[in-house]
Amino acid sequence: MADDHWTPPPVLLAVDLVIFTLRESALQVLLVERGIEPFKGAFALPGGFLADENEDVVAAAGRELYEEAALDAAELHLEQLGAYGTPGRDPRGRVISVAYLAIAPRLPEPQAGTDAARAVWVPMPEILDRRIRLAFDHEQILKEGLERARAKLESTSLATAFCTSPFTISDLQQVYEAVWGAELDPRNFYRKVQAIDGFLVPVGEERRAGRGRPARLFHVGERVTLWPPLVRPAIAAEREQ
Amino acid sequence: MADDHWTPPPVLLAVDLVIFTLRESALQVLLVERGIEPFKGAFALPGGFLADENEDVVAAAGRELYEEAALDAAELHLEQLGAYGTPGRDPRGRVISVAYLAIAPRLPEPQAGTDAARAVWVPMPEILDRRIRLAFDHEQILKEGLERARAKLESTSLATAFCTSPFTISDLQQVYEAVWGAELDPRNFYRKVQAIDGFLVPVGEERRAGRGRPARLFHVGERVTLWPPLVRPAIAAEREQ
DNA sequence: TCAAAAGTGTTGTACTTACACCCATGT
DNA sequence: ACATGGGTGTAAGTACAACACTTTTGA
Repeated sequence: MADDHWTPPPVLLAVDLVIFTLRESALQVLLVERGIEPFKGAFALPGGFLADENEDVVAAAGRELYEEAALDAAELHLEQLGAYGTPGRDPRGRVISVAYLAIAPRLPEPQAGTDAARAVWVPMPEILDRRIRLAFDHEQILKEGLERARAKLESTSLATAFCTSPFTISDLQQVYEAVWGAELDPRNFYRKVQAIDGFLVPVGEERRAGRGRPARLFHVGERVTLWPPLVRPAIAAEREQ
Repeated sequence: MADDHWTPPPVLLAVDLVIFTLRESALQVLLVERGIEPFKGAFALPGGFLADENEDVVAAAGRELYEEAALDAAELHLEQLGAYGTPGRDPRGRVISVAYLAIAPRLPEPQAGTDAARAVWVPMPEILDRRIRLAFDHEQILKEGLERARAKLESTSLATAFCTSPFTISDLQQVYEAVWGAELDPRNFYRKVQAIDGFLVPVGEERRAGRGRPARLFHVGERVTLWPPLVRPAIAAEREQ
């Protein structure tokens, strides 16, 4: 410490992305099959190294979002999850990864024939059932991303990031059910979300979807924090002991 | 990307610590007065660079905790807040800082005559009133640390990390009041925390503190997540719009 | 006319807030 | 005895899960 000539060891900085969307009523995450060692052939979160000395970390996340998934960061929810920097997590050297959580609405099939061709949407149930192994420490990052998304659905309007406006209340309910992995009573859900004022603003139109009564359409309101929170029923199991 | 000889730019990795404790019924944070440029003379969060290539990031946080505050990481709550890596945040170069939140119980005055001599406990109200300016982006990190602590008091047993066992329920209440910056009804608080089972376990002894009826003493129980959560009244203001 | 999805009413239970009240101690 | 802090009782108000029920559509 008293040595004036000591300099800190340089490390490599990477970003990793947990990108969630809703497809076929299931929560899906974007993964890329690795074409090179290490972990060649395994699936990994999209990501990459800082492009240059002057690139902001969140900008790098936005760039990778575009390069690997053909998604535009400006139109997505993007938030930091944290840093992952255990020595040995990347066999190539000392790599510190800053992980981001991104939420994308279901878009018109972006990834064919582009740079993002290697990217595939994988349903979370397949990963949670351990049918897919992830490279590096990406399983842990993904789990923490999932938990973050689950928690923020309770207390913020994050769920609307999965929807394209306008949307119906049952569209929104599908998001909650897919992310939480729990069934909700549509009648109670319907009233609960409408009671939170500033959360949903009615468009005044309706959407017919085949059979059944047409549903009212909504846009997202100004409110970002939900009160009272929508508490996930899964927690009920954890309540006792 | 197609250039096989491209290598990512190296960056410097630092850790910064938001260390909270309770002193004189106020939430206080440990700051160090900077002895060198940049920001010489200003206050900063304790922290420093990674010691060597093989040091784990959380280990670096533990080491700084010891070097700058004479605190033992093994006996403290320590959790990551996130990474702060905007270019220009440190005028000396490209520094990525991983911030940690530490909670310390009030200890027998550690920091006289040690390496940690430059460290001082500063009451949060003084900082929130802007009477103290912080170096780098440390004000933002500190704010996020405070918000994290406030939020985790609601849903976890984090408050007990501020207390030395055994403690009384009003000790615990003081923690909540100081961190939330809100007054609580002692009678309702008393029952609420006792109703959460597994949170507090009675020691069977009492503590006399001058006047008044002696208070029962408790240890922390096994439970880490609190149900139902203790909701901070400060939120009440945010409920409307 | 029937199934399906949207939307409304109601009821019992749980949790919270506010505050009256009693208890045990030091001065 | 009385002030002080610890601890208990209780009633009003609010939120919620469960589920019966009505409305509006397509087939």
